[in-house]
Amino acid sequence: MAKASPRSFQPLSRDFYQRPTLEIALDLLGRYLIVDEGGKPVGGRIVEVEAYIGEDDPACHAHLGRTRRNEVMYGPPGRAYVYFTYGNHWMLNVVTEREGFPAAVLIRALEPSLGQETIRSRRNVKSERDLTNGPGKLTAALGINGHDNGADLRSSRLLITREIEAPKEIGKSGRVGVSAGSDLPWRFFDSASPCVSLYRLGTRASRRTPRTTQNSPVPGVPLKGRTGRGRK
DNA sequence: AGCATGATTTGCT
DNA sequence: GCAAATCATGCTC
Repeated sequence: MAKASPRSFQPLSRDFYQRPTLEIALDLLGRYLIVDEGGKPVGGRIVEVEAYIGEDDPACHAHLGRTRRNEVMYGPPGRAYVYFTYGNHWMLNVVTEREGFPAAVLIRALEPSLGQETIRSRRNVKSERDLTNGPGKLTAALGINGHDNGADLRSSRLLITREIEAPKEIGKSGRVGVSAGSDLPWRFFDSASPCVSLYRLGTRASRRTPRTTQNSPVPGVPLKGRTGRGRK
């Protein structure tokens, strides 16, 4: 995965994105998310994603219908849905399914493989794994923000490659930060990657040695309450 | 290692 | 106002 120019990377076809969201989520693991920064590729291998599917999904931004904020999700597949949250974080999603049906895959973590000097200059952390192991971290590292909202992943500075280094084992769990007590297991990650996000995984998952073997890193622990600022 | 907090947008109540 | 698909920091044990 050492290529000189972003031009040498092939974008995924439009048909790739016009499929069931869960299928796409799994198929995105191991591919490379790349930002073309004036001819230089900055990005990395996708190792963690979450699916948000339709107005019936209570955790999906579209669950209460179309608004100015979420309208990109209602548009054609293969575009970036980028939104701002928690006061200072941008989240990158890939729009899926047919036009008119709001669904997307949130990119939650990368292995920072390209343009690491640029990434490091934007991230004030020491260890490599902390550079892009969270949805807000990776947008900061890659310089992705609201200007990229609606960008076509086939004809803008943003790209996801056909090239894939598929994970050997895919872990599944409930989605992070989704407050419903019984959330759908729509978070997927490369079990062997050290760069999977560890945010709020409770007391059992150590930040130094992420759970790399089996499925859910949070077995039986409801992902409830306590999102955002700690209340009380 | 665990918990609280500040950053301060968007959209619903 | 409040909660949300969050993160870095700082305090406490």
